[in-house]
Amino acid sequence: MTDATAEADLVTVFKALGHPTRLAILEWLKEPESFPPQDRPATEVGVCLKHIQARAGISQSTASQFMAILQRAGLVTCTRIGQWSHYRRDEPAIAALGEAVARTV
Amino acid sequence: MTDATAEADLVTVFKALGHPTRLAILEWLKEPESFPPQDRPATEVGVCLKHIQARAGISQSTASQFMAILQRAGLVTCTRIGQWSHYRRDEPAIAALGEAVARTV
DNA sequence: TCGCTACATCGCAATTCACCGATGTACTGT
DNA sequence: ACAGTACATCGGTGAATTGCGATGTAGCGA
Repeated sequence: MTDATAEADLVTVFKALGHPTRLAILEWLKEPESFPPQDRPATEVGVCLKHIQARAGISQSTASQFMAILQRAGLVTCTRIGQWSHYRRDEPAIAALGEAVARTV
Repeated sequence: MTDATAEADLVTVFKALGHPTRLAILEWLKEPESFPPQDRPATEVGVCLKHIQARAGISQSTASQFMAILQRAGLVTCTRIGQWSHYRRDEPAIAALGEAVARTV
């Protein structure tokens, strides 16, 4: 079955979304401009980790691994510029996921 | 916000699907006729728990609580007839979920 | 009534997850 | 070179999940 890997990926995605804070972060990233200003505009490069951490009210280490989980699930991408890691939604991947959900689930 | 409950529900759904066996079960239930025959046809009343348990290769207690989790997430319904509990997909709820996923995620 | 089957629930060990502080790495301004 | 910031990763602790056998409940047939 070539679906075996696809199914495992789906499980990874569902696990990533099965946490209230991570789900909220993914929705927040729909409006990058709602975050505090940064040197590089969030609408272009993504939102700085510090801002996500601040809004979620979690520690820096937790924020970092939350974003790593979302990234491994293919829901966000990370753009490192200087000392900042910027995160934004991977819209093509999310759309593909929506298709996969509609197809298999 | 009325979204608060909706979001919590979404998390519950994602948690339920964030397990390979439970996700597989939900897909198996798309073809009830692929299960062994029962006194009442599976296409009408749903699939008997024993058949799900057998295909998944898990214990009876695990099968029972897996289905309870899927049921609490609103993904399946249970129809008890005599001594058998029949499970089938709650298609309207799943379709609504698909909408919610497309909207929020 | 008695024994059997199907199922739910309980109680428990093992594994995984959540979350944090501490530490390590890399970049920035002085 | 040095201090400070941003971030990733490590190590540990407590909470939740997994999965099972054992027990409880209800329907069914003899």
